[in-house]
Amino acid sequence: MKIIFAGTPEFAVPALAALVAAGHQIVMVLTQPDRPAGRGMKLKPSPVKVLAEQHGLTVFQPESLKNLDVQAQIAASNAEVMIVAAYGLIIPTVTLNAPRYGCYNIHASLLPRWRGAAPIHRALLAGDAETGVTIMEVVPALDAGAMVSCGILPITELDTTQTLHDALSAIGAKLMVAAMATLAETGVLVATAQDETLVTYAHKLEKVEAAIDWKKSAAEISRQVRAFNPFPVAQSKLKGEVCRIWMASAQTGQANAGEIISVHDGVLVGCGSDLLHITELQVPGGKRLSAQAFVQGHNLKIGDKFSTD
RNA sequence: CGCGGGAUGGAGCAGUCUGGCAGCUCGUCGGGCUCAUAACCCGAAGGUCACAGGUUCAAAUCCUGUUCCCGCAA
Repeated sequence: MKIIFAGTPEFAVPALAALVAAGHQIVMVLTQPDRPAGRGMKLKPSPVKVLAEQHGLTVFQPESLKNLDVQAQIAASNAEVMIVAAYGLIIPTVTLNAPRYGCYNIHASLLPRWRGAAPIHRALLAGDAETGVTIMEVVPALDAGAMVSCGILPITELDTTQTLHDALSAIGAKLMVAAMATLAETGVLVATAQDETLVTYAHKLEKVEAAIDWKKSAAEISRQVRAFNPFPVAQSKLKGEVCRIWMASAQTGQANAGEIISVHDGVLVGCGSDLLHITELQVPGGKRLSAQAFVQGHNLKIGDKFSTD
C-alpha cells in the first residue's frame, strides 16, 4: 500500500516502524516542525522524524495544513491511504478525502470513552479498570469516526502513563498493520459507529494538576502520581523545596494529611484516607531516587511534613 | 548564548561562603549477641573529592576552561 503517515511523538514511532517492516510503501511522513525544546531550547526533531530519516523516507513538516500549497503537495504524493497517530495538527477534510481508501487513526483509548488529547492520563486518573487502543476512521469531528478495531489493556496498581503508553503504542502498531493487511486484501475496512451517549473527553493535562492535595484518598493520590509519570510528575513541597513524586501506592492506615509516619521501607505519608507509600522521589537538581536512598541523604524523619503549597 | 542546581569510597549526602587531618547515614566484608528480626554491639576494607590548567607554604574548598547529570520554562 502507498501510505502517508502522519505522527509526531514517541507514541507514533512503533506504528511507523511496523508499517515499514510490513513492507508498505511510505510515500510521505507528515510530522510537526522541529521545535525548541529541552535545556538550552535547541531545535529538536520529532521522534517520528528521526525514525523516518533513518529509513530515508520523505519528511514533510508544515506548520499547518490549511495552506492550499501544502494540501497540493500532500495530494501529489498519490497515496492510497493516510494513517494518523498523534500528529497534533488539524487535517482538513479535503486532505482526509484525498487518498482512495481514506484516513485512519490510532487512538489510545477504548472509544467512545476518552476522546481528546490525554486519553491515557485520564483513564488512569479516573481509576478505569482497563484501557486500550482503537483504530478508527478520521472524520472532521474530534476522534468521532467509526471504529475499525480495538485492543484492550487492563490497568494495574503498578501502571504509570509511561507503561501504559508503551504497551498501547505497541498494540496500536499491531492493530494498524493488521487493518492495512485487511484493506490491501479486501479493499474495504468494516467500521462501526461510536455510541454518542458514552462519549467522555480527555482534556489536556494542566501543570497545576500536578500539585498533590494530601486531603484526597491515598488511592486517588497514587493514581495521580502514576498518571503524571513520566510527565509532568506529581509534586508537593517538602522542607520548603519542590519534591517530585514518581511512584507511590496506597496502603491501609491513618495519619495526619501530609505527615510522614515511617521512613523505614519507603516513605509512608498520611492522606485524607489511608496512607501513601512513596517508593521513588526527586528534588530539583537531584536525580530520581529510591525512597531508601532519598531518606539516607536528606535526613528525612518521622514527623516531617509535605505541604500542599 | 532562555533561567537555575549539581558531580566527594558501592548508594545517597555534608564539608566549599571563611583554603589547614576525608566526614555522615547506609551498603559490603569479618567477628559477637539473639528463639528471632528491617534489631543491637565490636572491628575492617573501600577515595585521583568529574576532567584540565592556574593561584598558594598548603586546594574538595579560590580563579579559568571542559565534560556529564538534573530542576524550571517551552
